[in-house]
Amino acid sequence: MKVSGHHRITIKDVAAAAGVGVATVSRVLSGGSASPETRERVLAAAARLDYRPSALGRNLRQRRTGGIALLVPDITDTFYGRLTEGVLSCARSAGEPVMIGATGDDPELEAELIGTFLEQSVDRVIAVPCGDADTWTPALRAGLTVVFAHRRPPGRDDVPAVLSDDRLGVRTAVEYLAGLGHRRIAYLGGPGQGPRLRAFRDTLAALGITLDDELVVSARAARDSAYAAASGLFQHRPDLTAVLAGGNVLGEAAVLAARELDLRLPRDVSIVMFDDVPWAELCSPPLTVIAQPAQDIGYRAAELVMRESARRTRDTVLPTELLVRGSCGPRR
Amino acid sequence: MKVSGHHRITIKDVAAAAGVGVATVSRVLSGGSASPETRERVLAAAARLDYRPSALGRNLRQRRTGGIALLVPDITDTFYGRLTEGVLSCARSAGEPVMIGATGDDPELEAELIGTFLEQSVDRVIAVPCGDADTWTPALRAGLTVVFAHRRPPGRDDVPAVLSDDRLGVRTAVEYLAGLGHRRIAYLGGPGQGPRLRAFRDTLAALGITLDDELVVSARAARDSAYAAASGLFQHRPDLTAVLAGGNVLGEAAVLAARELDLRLPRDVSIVMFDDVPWAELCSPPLTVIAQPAQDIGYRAAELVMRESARRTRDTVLPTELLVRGSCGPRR
DNA sequence: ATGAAAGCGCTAACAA
DNA sequence: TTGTTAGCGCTTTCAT
Repeated sequence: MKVSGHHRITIKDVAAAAGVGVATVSRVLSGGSASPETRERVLAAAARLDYRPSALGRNLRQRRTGGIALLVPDITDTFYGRLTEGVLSCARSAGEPVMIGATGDDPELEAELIGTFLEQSVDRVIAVPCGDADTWTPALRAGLTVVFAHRRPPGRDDVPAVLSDDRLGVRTAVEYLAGLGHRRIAYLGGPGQGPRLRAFRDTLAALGITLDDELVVSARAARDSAYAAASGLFQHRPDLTAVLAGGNVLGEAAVLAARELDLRLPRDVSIVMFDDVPWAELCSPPLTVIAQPAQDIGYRAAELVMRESARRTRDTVLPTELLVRGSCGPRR
Repeated sequence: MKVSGHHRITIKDVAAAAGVGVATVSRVLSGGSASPETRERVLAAAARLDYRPSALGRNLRQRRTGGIALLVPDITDTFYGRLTEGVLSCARSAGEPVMIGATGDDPELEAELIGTFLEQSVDRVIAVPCGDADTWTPALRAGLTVVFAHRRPPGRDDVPAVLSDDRLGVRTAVEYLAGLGHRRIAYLGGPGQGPRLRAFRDTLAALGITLDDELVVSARAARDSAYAAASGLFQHRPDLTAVLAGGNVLGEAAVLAARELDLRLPRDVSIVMFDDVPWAELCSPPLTVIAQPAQDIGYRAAELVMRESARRTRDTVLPTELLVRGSCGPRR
């Protein structure tokens, strides 16, 4: 067999080898109509030459890149790692390549990355968004199919989202804590947690507990910011008896800060954390958590974005589950 | 300003608006020579029309996709999460898009993903490889620039790699353990850890400790496989007094298995884990680890793969560090 | 059922 | 310095 130096095999080569026109090769390879005999010849030639159609040519012709783009705040956070795994596994079964970007929960960076995607003519994106509704206008106007995962910018109801049931998750956790006798319950949140916060307030109200604004703090995405917020909370309000952490990074910070201040779990303070992670069981005491189906969120979002129907779909809300382990106890 | 319906602005539009030829626009936008006056006009027109060059056209013309492809075993593992973050941050500063794939440490899947990349005419890939040397032959023959990260397939010395200093890391850990009086030290490894294993054997030999083959076990990538291996090890050889875990998933499994069998740390068994993760401090006792610069590995690999000189470069070996915390004690 | 030919948006020769 | 032109590899009319 003759192997030429560094010449990429194109559809022309296959056409020549099979003694047909390029159009026929294209048709056969994309399942169009052709006589069985011709099809046979083309397939044989393609196989013999080890032909791989160039996505470049196809994409340019069709004015779109296949594949899907994924935007997450922080790939270092295992929650987003699992979400990403879900997207990848769905994309893989469809043979679609995945482009990834980390926004660091910075709207400007997000906008920039969207720009990169536009430049690449990506036409499908899954995003855990951090910018406001307007950030997404250019992408939408350019005709992108977008699906939000995990959260959505307020006011962008024209884009479908795959979410976990934050409302019920928060409510379950707070009711559990209240059932243990806690009244001064803090919420330690991160960026873009409007819905959870609202659920927190609403649940408190429903239970007849007055909201204490000082017990609601919000950190930026980074680990040190989370630690600072948690530590500040404990020091500023030593009277609190329970905290609900809005994510695994925040939960980790809370445990660390509590330990640093010699607060014992669950004697001095009870902690419930959003997101079940492997180390929650290794912690001592093991952490009580609200499990979220991170991987499923990613998988569903990918399914959705690959369907043509994506543009007009209702949100998908996935259930959460309270896993009671050892980090909560009765009010001291 | 007139905004046309859904027509993508092309270089032609800009050329017309500026009253110049398309080549001139191309030159100006890619920093070629042009009279200041012309340049001005072109830039103005481009800005006014909000022109974004299509990567599709450029890529086809240049027969290559910009951007870099990344292959990791498991994006759910925080080690690879951090490595990925390193790659992303370097790529971001160069404005390069990143394509990602998860191999699950399955050589077949790896080969398939390489195929996808080839189809996309990707020309740079960073990989934590799991296949053998031959898996990479097609990619190399196609002219891809590849850089290995974290490990390399035996026999593929023609591809540069960015590694952590496994040899010294293992040695430091084993010597530390031996210094504590341990003699029956187990190694709990994962896929592709040949060099670490060799270092383990060599260090034992240097210390005059006879290697006990039963104390060297190897798990597949998945968490349950790691747990099974760890649990089996403890049950099969209750006489072991220390274990070196070859990664955070394996370490987690070891801690879990030990706890399940009522082995106390560090009284009954000492554990050192490769890879420092946030939860290592939350564990009780806090885990003694060998820290690896995961993010740096990713960043360096990205730098390397973007340089033209990548093809002929020596390996980069980054230092590890033994962080002594509380999971190791004197031999019981 | 098949082939010829026209581009998709861009860059790089080559001319002027 | 600038414009004209020829493709990059593919899909898709439009004839045949």
